[in-house]
Amino acid sequence: MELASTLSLEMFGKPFLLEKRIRLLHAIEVHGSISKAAKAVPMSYKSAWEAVDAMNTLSPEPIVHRETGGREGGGTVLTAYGKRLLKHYALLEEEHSRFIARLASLVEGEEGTFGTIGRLGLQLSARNQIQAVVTQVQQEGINAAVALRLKSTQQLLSHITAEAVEDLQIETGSSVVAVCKSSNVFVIHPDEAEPVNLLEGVITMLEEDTKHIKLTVDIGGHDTIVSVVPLSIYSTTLQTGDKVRLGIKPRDIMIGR
Amino acid sequence: MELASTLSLEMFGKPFLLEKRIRLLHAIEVHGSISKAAKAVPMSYKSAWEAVDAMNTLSPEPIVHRETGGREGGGTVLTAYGKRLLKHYALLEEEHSRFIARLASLVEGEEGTFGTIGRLGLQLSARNQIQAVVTQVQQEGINAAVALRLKSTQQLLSHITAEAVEDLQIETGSSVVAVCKSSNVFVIHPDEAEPVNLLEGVITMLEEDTKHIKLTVDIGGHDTIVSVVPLSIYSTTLQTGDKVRLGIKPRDIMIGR
DNA sequence: AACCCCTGTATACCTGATTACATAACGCAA
DNA sequence: TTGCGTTATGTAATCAGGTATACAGGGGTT
Repeated sequence: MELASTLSLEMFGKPFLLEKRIRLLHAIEVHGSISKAAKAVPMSYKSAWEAVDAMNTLSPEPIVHRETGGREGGGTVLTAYGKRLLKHYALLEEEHSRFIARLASLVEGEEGTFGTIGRLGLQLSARNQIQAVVTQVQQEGINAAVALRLKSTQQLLSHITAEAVEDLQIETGSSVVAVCKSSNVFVIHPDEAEPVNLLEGVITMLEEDTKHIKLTVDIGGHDTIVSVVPLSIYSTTLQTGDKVRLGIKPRDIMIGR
Repeated sequence: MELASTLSLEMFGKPFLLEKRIRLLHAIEVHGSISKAAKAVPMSYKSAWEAVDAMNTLSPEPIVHRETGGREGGGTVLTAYGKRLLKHYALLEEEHSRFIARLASLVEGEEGTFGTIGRLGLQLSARNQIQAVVTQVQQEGINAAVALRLKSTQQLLSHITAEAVEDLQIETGSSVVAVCKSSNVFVIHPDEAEPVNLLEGVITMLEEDTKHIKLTVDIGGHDTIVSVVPLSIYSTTLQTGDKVRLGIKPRDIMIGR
């Protein structure tokens, strides 16, 4: 039993971006004309032209620029807006297919009676969700230690249950997301000894209320970490642009994928 | 710009459960005959019959039981298997539409250029994901305190950033999911004073390795919590069936929806 | 001016899906 | 035996989308 799903955008109740139209736009980008693109998809020129026209008129801004006549008889090219639209659709599509794959894993196997659905696909309050690659997995009875490498090449260690490692099929090389609450990220005083998970970065934003201070830290690789720490003698001296060292306990880092 | 998506199950490459067929099955459950159900959907009797027949033969076990002749001319009723199938489909559908709604919130507003997609829809390593209702939200500068009521009517307090409250649109009455790592759930000694978040329950499973002990605790309302604690004088005396008190620090509870 | 290759339209056709309609077969009740 | 309302089945009509085809228009190039 497989699972199928389609994703499409509509504009005013009318279909706007279907999977086939996306293929057509990509073909236009490559071939530079509607007629060649139509052959490549494949579909008839008429329906291709109608699809392009419909998209262009529905869109607030033209998606393609069309020209008639000339040496080559004219042609059709994507506008910058059109290219951007394609890129964004690809992102949506990727998220969607990831979700469908996840959902499908629930129905496979079981005949008619799907395994219990465990609230998959949560949107989390956690501020820190960082892409990482698993470099090592070490099972230690009930728990497991998972070593992660961030885009900035910095290392992180996460302790989760062995059960979770199995559930998420975490293996060396897996692309995962390290998740942790900002209140579990603490600032390490320069004199202090280094704990297990040490991340170095530069403060890009600083917010303060009567009890806490919120740091936004750029740790390289286009990743930022948010840390909320209680006011202290040290933390109040921090300023935007300062270099800081952040610590996170391995048991406070959970893993998502 | 709206977002549309369909969800369908296929059996051997052939469509098996489409949205329309689900509606048909529901109508059959209500009316007790294909012909009446077809009128209710609405669709022609022939296509309804063919759909039912296709589903029945594709399925490993009949979905409906059909009878011809008799006082009332016969009729069609769902089998227990069929009813189960409907229920499971509803679950899948619910997850799917939740996801689509979330995805849609990203494209709305922005014309063509969707906001950055922040890895929505994570599957988490956290063992504890419990349905809850928000009873109170209290903003305190950078942080916010969110009070939750579980299905078992027990209370939980969560501290997250005010930013997260806004992002997830958490308000009194919101249905959310409390998420926490099992290593952040600790067992409270009977003599100890009660901390903020206290949950009472009964141990249903117990697993032990050389360093840790994993408790699965039924806290009522069909919810279970998993706790992994270091071996200690107290924890080693615990047995399946024992009543225990569990504690979770508010800062260790994150919220998802 | 002739040529080329595309865009822009119109029209007829094909095909698959759905519906409408017609007709058995069925089996219990009156 | 007849009547009833349903399942079961076939056939023709209709509809929607896409395809095939044809052709006018455009504007640099030669």
